[in-house]
Amino acid sequence: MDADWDDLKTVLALVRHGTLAAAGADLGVSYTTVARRVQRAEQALGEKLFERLADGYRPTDTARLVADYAHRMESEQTTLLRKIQGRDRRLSGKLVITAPQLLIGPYLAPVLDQFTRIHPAVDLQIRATNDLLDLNRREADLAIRIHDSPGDALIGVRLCAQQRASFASTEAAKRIERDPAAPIPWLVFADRPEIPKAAQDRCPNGRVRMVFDDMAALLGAAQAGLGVVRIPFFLGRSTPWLVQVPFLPPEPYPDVWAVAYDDIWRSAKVAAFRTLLVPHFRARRQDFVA
Amino acid sequence: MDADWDDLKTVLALVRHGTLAAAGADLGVSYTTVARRVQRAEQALGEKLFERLADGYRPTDTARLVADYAHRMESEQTTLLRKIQGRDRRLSGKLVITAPQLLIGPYLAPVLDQFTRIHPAVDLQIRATNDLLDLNRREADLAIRIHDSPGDALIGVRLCAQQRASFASTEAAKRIERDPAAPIPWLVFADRPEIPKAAQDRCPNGRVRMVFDDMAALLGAAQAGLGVVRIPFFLGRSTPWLVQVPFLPPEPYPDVWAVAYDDIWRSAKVAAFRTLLVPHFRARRQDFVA
DNA sequence: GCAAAGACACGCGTTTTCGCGCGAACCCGC
DNA sequence: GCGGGTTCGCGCGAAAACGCGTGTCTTTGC
Repeated sequence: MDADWDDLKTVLALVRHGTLAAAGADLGVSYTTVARRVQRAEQALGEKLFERLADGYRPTDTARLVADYAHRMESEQTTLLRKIQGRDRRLSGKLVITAPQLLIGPYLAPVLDQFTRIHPAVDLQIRATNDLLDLNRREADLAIRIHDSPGDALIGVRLCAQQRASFASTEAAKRIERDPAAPIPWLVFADRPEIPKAAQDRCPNGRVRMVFDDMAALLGAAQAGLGVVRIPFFLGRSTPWLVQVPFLPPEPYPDVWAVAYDDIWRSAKVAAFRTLLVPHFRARRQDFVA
Repeated sequence: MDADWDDLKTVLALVRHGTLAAAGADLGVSYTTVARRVQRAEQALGEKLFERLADGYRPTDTARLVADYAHRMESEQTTLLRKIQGRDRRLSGKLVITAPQLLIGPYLAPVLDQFTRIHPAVDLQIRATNDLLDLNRREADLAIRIHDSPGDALIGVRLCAQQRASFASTEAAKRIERDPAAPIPWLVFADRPEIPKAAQDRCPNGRVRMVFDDMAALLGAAQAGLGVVRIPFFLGRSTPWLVQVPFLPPEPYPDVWAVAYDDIWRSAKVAAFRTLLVPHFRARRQDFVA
C-alpha cells in the first residue's frame, strides 16, 4: 500500500474536473493515461476511488480524501516553486506580468520597452486581463492591479492614488455645459449599473442610457458621443476625443498597486522590473488624480 | 518550470542518502533511474541540484529546499495513507503488530493464536523489537510498548501497571537467603549499569558482576546462576529456573501500553485485535506486579 | 423518434523509461 | 605505491507507459 505521487496528482485532477478528458487536458496527457493511472491508484490503495458513470467519473468519499491531501501536496509544491523562483538571481528566463488591459497601452508600454532593451535575455510575457490571475498558481509573477489593498498573502507597493471623474465626447460635454438642466445620458459598467451619487446631486436629471459589460465598448460608445462615462482619470485623459465634463465632481477610486508573492517580489527579475516601474508611475502620478 | 512529483520524491531520497545507489534502494529503483530523474528535475527547475563528486552527490542549497518541501509532501501522503487505512472496515489484509521481544512468547502468543483463528483473512505480521518502530512511517499499525506514556501524537490504552524485582536461579536465591550479609553479584543491563538503590539499602554488599547489552543473554546468565537480575515481574515469572529473591524490595517500572495513531486505532482490524488484547492483559494484571 | 455529441472501454503501434553490464575515476587501507 | 571497494557515466536491449483510433453506451436537442 504505497502510491505513486503522480497517481495522486491524477486523482486530484479527476476529482476536480469530473471527466477523464478534462482531467487529461489539465495534466497535459491523454485521457487514456488518466484512466490507467486512476486504475493503478485504486489497486495501490486497495480502495475504489470512482464510480464509472456514463457522464463521467464520480468520486467516492475515499477519492475526495485523496484529493484533499493531494491538494495539500500541490500547495507545498507551488510554494516550493515560488521559493526557488524567488531565489533566482539571474536576469534571464521567463517573467510574466499581468495588468488591466487599458492600463497597458498608455502607461505600461514605455516601461516594457525600456525593460526589454536593458534586459534582452528576459523572456517578458504580458497577460492583459481584468480578471485577477491567480498568482499562487503562478499564472503570473507580478500583477498590476486596481484595488483597495494588495490582498491576501501578497506583498506590494502602491504605484499611485486614483480618482475618477465624468468624461464625454467634446460635443457632448459642450452640450451639457450649455444646458446643465437637460437630462444627462449615462453609460455605465455592468458591475455597478447606477449613477454615481455625487453626480446625481449636481445634476438630478441623469438617467442610465445603456449598460455595458466591456470597458473598451463603453469607451467606444462615449467617444461616439452616446453619453457620459464615469472612469478613472488616466483612462479618460488617454482616450482620444474624450474630455472631462468639468462641473461634475471627481470621486475616490481604488489605487494602482503592483503586487506579488513575497518570495517572487524579491527575485532578481521582478526587482529589476520594479526599479523601472515604480519611478515611471511616480513621475506620472498627477495623471491619475484631478 | 513545473516538475514531476516523483522527481521531487527522488531528490528527497538522494538528499537523504547521499549516493545514487542508496537512494535507488530506498525508492526501489535502480541507481541509474535516480540519476536520470535528478537530471530531469534539474532541467525542469532550471537549477543545479547536486554537485557530482567521486563519493556521492552533494546537495546544493536549492536541493535542500526541494527536499524540505518534498518532505512535507511526503508527510501529507503518509497522513493520507493512515486515514485511508483507518477508514478500512474490512477484516482482511495486512496488520502489523510490534512488541518487545520477550513479551511476545509468554503473553502475546495466546492473543495472536486466538486472533488468527477468528480472523483468518487477516495477514498478521509480528515485528519483535525493542527499538521503537516509527508508526508514522507505517512500519507498524499497533505497538505494544513498555513506556511511561503513550508518546507524541499517539493514542493508546494502558494494558497493565508494572513493577520489577530481583530474580535469580533457585540455588543462587537460596544462597542469598542463607547468608544475607554475603556480597550479592548483580547482573545489570547496559542502559543503566548501576545497582538499584532500594536493593543496595537492604544489602549494602552488592557489586556489579557483569554488564549485558542484550536482555536474552542477561536472562541466560541469571538462569545459569551467575548472579541476580533486576527485571519486570512478568519476565522473571515466565523465565524457567528463575525465582524472586524474596527480601529484596520491588520497585516501580514503566507500564505496558498498546498505542497507535488515532486513525488506525479505530480501524476495524486494530479494533478487533484490541478486543482480544486488552481483556487478556487485564485478566493477567497480577502477573505484572508483586 | 432520431440524429448528434459527449464520455468511457478496449486494442494496437509507438515512444519513453527502465535496468543491466561494462569501463573509468576516486577513496581507503596496507 | 598498490590492490580492493565504492561510485558514477554511458550505451543497449527489454519492459512499461503512452497516444491514437474504433466501438459502445448514454444523454441531449430537435
